[in-house]
Amino acid sequence: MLNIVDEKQKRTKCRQCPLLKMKLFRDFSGDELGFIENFKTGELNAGKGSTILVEGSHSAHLFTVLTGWGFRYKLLEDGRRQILNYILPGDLIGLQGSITGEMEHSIEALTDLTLCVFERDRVMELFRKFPELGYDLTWIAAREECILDEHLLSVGRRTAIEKTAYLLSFLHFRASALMAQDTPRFSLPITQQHVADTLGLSIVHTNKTIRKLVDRKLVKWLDRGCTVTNPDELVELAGWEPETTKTRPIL
Amino acid sequence: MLNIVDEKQKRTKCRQCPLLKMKLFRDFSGDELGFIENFKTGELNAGKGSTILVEGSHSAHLFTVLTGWGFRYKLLEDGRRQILNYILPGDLIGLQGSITGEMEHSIEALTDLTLCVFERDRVMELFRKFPELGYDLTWIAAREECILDEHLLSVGRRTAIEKTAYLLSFLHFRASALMAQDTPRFSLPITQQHVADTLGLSIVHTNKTIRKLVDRKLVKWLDRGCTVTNPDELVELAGWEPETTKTRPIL
DNA sequence: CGCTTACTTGACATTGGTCAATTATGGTGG
DNA sequence: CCACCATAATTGACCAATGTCAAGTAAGCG
Repeated sequence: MLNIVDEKQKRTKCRQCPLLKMKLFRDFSGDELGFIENFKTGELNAGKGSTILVEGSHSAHLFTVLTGWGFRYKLLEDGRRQILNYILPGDLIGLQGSITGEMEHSIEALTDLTLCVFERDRVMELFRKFPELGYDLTWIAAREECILDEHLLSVGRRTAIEKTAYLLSFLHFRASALMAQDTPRFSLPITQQHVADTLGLSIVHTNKTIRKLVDRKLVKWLDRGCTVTNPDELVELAGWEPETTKTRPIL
Repeated sequence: MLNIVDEKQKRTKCRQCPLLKMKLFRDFSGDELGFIENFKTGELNAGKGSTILVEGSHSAHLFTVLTGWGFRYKLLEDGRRQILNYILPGDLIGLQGSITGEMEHSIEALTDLTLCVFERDRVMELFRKFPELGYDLTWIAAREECILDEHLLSVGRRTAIEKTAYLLSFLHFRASALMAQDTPRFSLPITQQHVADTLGLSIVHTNKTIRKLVDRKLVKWLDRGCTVTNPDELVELAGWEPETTKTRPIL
């Protein structure tokens, strides 16, 4: 399921990175792009459903998602699973592992995934040569923290219907920020089991809760995926405020 | 309740920082300490129960806790509260606010608190002049992320008794890492309401759950505070693994 | 065509929540 | 020192949200 592309010629050049063309991400100088291009040692293709990183393992790499969706999760010994966050194009993964050197969570592909691969060893070089990029890394980590804070609020204090509304609108807004303006409808590539494991609910109760949202015409659940039809009302129901940042860094 | 000390002479000098004497934190070069000392613009004393930062406000500062305990939390509109994490001596707060510029959570003092104050404006200067300190900031943010991941697992997937065992042992280990070796027993400065709001439980159920832990002689709850008497069994019950890092950065 | 995965649904069980009353305990003003 | 008050902890009775079990349907895939 995992396939590494090492040959320089086959790889996406950072200077032509399709993500950077989007207004969503900040502009980089030529020098910065040159460094990142050199910092990038390869590309990884992971098939849908494959596990990219495993809790407890050591990884010498950092990754940035180029295309596709995935999620981070932790397991308890008896198999109970908690999904921590979702990863979408532009997201950096593996930073947390820098601390203990050991991964504290696993990562799985929700769709086929393309990842840029970076060497962890050279991160310090990045901080030395390009302080702005170092600052970006801190920014990225702090943003992830904010998202986790909001998830914690949902899981801990929102009711089943509120937390479901929160999660679906959260994913909807994350995804739509990456879409062209005119994309009318798109489907979130998750199952109800993912929703359950993100929100700390059972799958049965998740199903019944989603059904209520469908009855209220806020979402549709078709073809093994979810389409959000009324994001604003969903946000309202959740008592949440979507992120408003214009541009963000990326590695 | 809040009181700022600006006069240079009254402040704790970073070179004599009592925290840095502990084996828990990494060594810094003279240059680094000089920079940090200059970066520090003052000290803030906050009385027990006072609110240091408020969700939605803008703060021009970062803080490091010198002495005392506090906690970060978020509120829903109707007052439901979720405690996100606890802050202890050596912890940095306010990094998250760098992103939107607006605080996404509030901070309250659990005990009287002394904080070192830094100017957020000068963070970029830190990254430029001392890349290692910049790296430390990323490290600190990534560590907070790991902790939040574990909290999310607790709140989402552990049972009431497991999550309570997790929280109390978590706080016990965090606190004991800051104590001298010989400190036999110390008390966590929290109420059962804090435990409830951290774990997403009601206060009544929290009380009954803590009572079970007391009956099993794993903790004591006296004088409005909790003493952990059997941390190992608590960790076992939670199905958790305490942090093992030897030294960490600090700002 | 038959298997597997995902989604549904109803009946019932249980964890954890709500309400309400009670008991410490420490602090404050007289 | 004492009466009074507020906060925190405790407990029992009852209730509601959510979990578990079980069975069934629908769609995708080799």
